[in-house]
Amino acid sequence: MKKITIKEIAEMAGVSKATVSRVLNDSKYVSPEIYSRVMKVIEETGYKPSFIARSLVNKKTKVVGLLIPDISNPFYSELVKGMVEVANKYDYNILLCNSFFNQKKEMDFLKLLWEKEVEGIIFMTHEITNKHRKFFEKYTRPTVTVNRKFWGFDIPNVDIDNFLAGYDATEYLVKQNHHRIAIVRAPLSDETAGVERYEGYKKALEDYGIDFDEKLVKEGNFKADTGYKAMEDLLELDSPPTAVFCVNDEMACGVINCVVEKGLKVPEDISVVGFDDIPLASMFIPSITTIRQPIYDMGALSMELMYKMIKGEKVESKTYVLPHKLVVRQSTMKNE
Amino acid sequence: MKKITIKEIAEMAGVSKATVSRVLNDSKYVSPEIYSRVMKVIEETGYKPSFIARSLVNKKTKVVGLLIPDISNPFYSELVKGMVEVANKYDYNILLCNSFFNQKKEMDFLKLLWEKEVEGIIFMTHEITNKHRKFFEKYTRPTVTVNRKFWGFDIPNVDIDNFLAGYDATEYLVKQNHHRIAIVRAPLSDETAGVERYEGYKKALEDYGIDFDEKLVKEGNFKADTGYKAMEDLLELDSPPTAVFCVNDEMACGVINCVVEKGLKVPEDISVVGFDDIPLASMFIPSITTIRQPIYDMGALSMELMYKMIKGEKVESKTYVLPHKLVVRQSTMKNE
DNA sequence: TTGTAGGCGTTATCAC
DNA sequence: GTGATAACGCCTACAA
Repeated sequence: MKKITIKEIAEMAGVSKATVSRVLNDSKYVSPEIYSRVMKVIEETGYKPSFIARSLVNKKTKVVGLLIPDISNPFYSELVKGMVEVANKYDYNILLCNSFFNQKKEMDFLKLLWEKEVEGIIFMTHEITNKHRKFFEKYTRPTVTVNRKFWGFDIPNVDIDNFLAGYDATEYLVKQNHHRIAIVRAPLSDETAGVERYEGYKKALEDYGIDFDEKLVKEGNFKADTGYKAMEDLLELDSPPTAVFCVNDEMACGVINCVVEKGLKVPEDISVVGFDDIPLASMFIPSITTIRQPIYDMGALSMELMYKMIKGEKVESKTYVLPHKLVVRQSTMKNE
Repeated sequence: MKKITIKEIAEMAGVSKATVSRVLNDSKYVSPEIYSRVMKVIEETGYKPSFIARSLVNKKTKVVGLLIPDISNPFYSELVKGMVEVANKYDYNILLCNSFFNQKKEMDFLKLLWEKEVEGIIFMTHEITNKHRKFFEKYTRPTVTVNRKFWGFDIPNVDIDNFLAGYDATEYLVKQNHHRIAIVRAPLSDETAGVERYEGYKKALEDYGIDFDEKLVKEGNFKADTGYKAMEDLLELDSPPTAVFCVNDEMACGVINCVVEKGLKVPEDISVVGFDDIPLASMFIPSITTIRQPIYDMGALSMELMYKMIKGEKVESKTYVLPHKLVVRQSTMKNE
């Protein structure tokens, strides 16, 4: 079953291809009679113009490329949801690339997105490397990052104030009378969850005159089991913490699981604060006190920025900071 | 910065476009000297052939369309992960369409995917309607469904045996000595989670001589709060259930939350079984006994089938049944 | 208002 | 082996 083309429609309607094209594109210069005659044929045949051919002419694929590390991670999937909703609003589609945290794949995908001539790229990576820099020196189409500032490049970024968020979480625990507060952070290669939130944590301790203790700093990779492992270590300390701040909710789950399995209680024995406020956080027992990131909104905003850039509007290449919020639930309480 | 084309490369290398094209496509009919001369120019200029133009001539977009209800739902996002991994293996990309459970959007997306000339469509919908049927009567490119048999059409489907899974979950509870077993199922418009698993539940009761009690049947929409609500109702019964089977894990969470908030315990007072085995199920406290669906594998298989069909290989248009498995955890125990 | 013709960047089919 | 040249399906001056 050969695909119907504009030529056939033209012949069937007894007009030229140009006229059919005009009808298709709602040009004003077509008489009502011809318009309806052509429309009739189009509907009868179920003709659908080829996006490919169109793209070739007008350079608009109506597709934006999305590069993320892991679609099955609830943080990213919520982000993507915000993006697709906005993209749809503007009749854009998303070409999904999942890097699985693999740098080589990331670079391959970037090249691919370029070749496929997406109109722009929204990308998220664990760490920005020189390869990325090299790529984006040549790639001049609209680009937006989320959660990762691309220093030295003309690329807008959508994020929260991670330093302040880390500060807020810690300050809250301090005010709950906790003095030994541990942190489970990401690797330092992660600028936001490894460095900035961590710095906020340290600054809060400092501001409230609490000595920083390196033994209370653990590193995880965002997965629950690394939170669990971190907590195991912390509990073996001579003087274990009374509160733990985790830079994401899944690790907080792991921490709580560990505490409970050791026969202790959350929050009675140990308070736990998470980060992100993924759906899990409120469903968990105990529900988890956490820093809410407006994840959906971040996704939506990044796509709005992308669209503006595609339209040719100027957007500042700064970090667009969205508000975070401490959500107090059952996993924390005042320290006696 | 104008994009470089094959024509420029040809001129710079002092050959014809045809030759450049041959180099690009690894045709054997090019002399080594010319080959390297052309390659040099390509590398120096960073030239990337246009996928669009290519697609126009050879009809291969190397893209498959994916239509799902909600990317932020952990079940779907895991499924998608399986798909992208396989798609990547074959150098295919995924155009992501999120219908938000909206039928009109679904149909719009299907049309769009057709226009964008994706090489195939994998689609998931809550309910297959006549509009879908009408569409797929005309759409002849490869199509695969997941979790939804498209009766009467030549379309393969990937799924588990939902009837048996419902049976297994119920039978397990019966063997744990439970006699009043409630079910929180999906709406009956949902053939798998609303009907088949429910039928399995009923059959198990029947086989073990337990009277079916309509009061113990509740309906939810897969969200935790509907599970919570269902449990509230169940607890108000004169003779409440001692066990609850939920057709997904999130509703099971809601059920457990309700039980706990009413001052009862899981599993001591009430056993709860979920379905899917999303990551949450094992992290939850208590960890949730559930029916594991091989979600990732289902995604992977559906894309493998898609690829075969694209290649022109014949694939049976049957339901490809993957194995499910009861995973016993802490949310269930023997009834005294 | 409508038609003609050229072009978008490739690949494929011929000759040479 | 290599080079013209005609598609691929559509849009858009330019003419009429």
